[in-house]
Amino acid sequence: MATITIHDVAREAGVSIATVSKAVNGKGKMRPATRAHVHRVAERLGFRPNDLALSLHRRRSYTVGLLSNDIYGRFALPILGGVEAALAARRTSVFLCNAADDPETEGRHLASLLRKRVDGLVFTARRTDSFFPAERTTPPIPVVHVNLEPRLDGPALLADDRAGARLGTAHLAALERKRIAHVSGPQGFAAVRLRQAGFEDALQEAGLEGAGALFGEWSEGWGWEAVARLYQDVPPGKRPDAIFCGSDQIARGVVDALCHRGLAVPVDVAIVGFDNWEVLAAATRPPLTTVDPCLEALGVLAGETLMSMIDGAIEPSGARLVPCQLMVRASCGTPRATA
Amino acid sequence: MATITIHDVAREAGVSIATVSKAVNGKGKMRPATRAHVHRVAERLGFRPNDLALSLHRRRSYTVGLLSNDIYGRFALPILGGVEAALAARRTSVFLCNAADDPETEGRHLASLLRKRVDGLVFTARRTDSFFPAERTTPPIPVVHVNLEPRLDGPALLADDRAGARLGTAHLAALERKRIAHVSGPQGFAAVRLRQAGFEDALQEAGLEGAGALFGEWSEGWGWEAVARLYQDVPPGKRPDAIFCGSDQIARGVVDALCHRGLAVPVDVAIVGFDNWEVLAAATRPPLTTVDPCLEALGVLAGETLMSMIDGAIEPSGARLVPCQLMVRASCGTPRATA
DNA sequence: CTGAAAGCGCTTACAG
DNA sequence: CTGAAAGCGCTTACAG
Repeated sequence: MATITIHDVAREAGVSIATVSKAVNGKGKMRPATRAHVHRVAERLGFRPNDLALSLHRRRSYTVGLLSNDIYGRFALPILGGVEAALAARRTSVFLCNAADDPETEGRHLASLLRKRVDGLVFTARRTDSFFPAERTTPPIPVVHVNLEPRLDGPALLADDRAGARLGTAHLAALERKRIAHVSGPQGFAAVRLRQAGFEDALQEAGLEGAGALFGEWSEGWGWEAVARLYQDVPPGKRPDAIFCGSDQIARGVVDALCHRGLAVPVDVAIVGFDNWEVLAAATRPPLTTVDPCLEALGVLAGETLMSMIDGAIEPSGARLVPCQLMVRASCGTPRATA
Repeated sequence: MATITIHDVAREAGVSIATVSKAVNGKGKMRPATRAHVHRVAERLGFRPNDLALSLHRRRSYTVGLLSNDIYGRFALPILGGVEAALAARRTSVFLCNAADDPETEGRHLASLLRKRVDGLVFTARRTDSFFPAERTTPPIPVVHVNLEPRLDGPALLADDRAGARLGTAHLAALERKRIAHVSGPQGFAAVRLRQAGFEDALQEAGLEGAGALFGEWSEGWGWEAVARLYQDVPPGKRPDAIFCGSDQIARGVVDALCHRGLAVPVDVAIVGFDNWEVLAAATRPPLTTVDPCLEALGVLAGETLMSMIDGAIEPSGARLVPCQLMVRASCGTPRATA
């Protein structure tokens, strides 16, 4: 049962392959009867045009490559979903490649994508400051980075961590919290440093002092531990009345620890997280108010940008920051006093 | 800057395209000097063979399609990762398609994959009992289902929910727990019914009665609520001393609620979850002992099975159950008495 | 209105 | 040892 080709249809319909091609694609002019007849035969035979041949001819594959060092990670995922949605809407398929932080795998994937003649490339990563060794030489096709600092020509869409952190912290200040602390992940991460900067921006704008900043891990355990450090041996008057957390995981650990110490959220301490990771944020007691980096929207934007570049548009290279949004739930309460 | 082809290399090297082809692919016999020379020219020109042409010739694309109604969901993901790993190891790329529960999108994707001449297909879904309308007609290429009941010819690899639940419940019985309850998700899910059956299998084998089974949602909130129902107005002697949960989310809600009521885990009540969803299970206090469906391994197995079918092996159609494993952490403690 | 021919970029017997 | 030719499955001017 060899797969059937345009020649089979032509023979069966008693016409030339050129006619079949035009009929099937609804192109050119021809007698309606001929067109209908060819259609019928093609249908009966189950003719399915070979896109490989088409692409070879067109020099365009309607396919793009997606390379990540952490495709299956929970943060790369919403991005990936957004990118895919944008591409699917433009009828183009995506080749998934997981580099897994191995330079050799990465190089192989990139070479393979280029040989498959993808129309464009998108790079994503677990961290914005990830490094892709394969990105030494600019590929001959459009490239866009998503939540990854660009090392190649082409635009890079990034969540605005700094502005997001400022937004979250300002929310706390607006609610009349006076002693706001910051608990975040490892300072080796660019995201941690940017969020810290945003935290300080907001403090300064509100004319507040800040009740300390602690850096540890991206985990609930660290949030729990940080609370101990923040409250142990600290006289009640000097304790934070709000904590801006660098991630929802940390925030959840913080909330649980606070509750464990008999402190009430948000009455005694207001909490803001970061990520809007639904499954954690919504399940926390009380549900977490948190900064949403809008990863999926970021992915959509990136996909659309890539498509327009493929269509010939010329997009400026370099980072492009996309705003975060504040997702308000219940961990901050309402203002203690109205100004 | 047109992309350079085999003809460019041939002209530049002063040989025929046939020679370039053989040289570049290390095939046939030829003077080492010629081969080296061609290699050098190809390298200098940055020649990158066009896989589209190659595939057209070979009638094999070294590409497979992956269709899911929930690619970016947290359960489809480990599976996807496993499949991709197995395929990458065989040098084949994967086309990602997200059907998003929309029959039309799904049909479009399937048609597109077939036209792209993928060598095989894998179907995955959010639920094992999902239905893909597009699966009415068997495609002319190998297909495998992963964690999805098969409606097409071809093997289906499924986590053995029933045996897994039995394993988890038996663990509780072996630890001398006598009044084991079950709290799970919506009974509309095949997985819920299978896990319930496994729960009962184990009870029967241990000669135990069972302390009730409650079905609700897949959420922490439901776990919390279920505890209220299980303990409210129930005389201490009739309360469960162990709970087998249908998911880690539920288990976490259960643990938190128990703690909130002043009950200690595992001393007063032992808990077993299902999923081994690391981020939840490890962060629970105490960390959750849970049934691991080994999704990634399932994906790997599926990928390998598909590849071997593509290579001509003939695999029996129908469901194939893959065992779950018990991940022991701290929520069950040690035996109260040694037999 | 329809078809013959050239071409997309490669590989593979088959000659020489 | 090397090259000319046919073929993979399609499309698109160009004739007729």
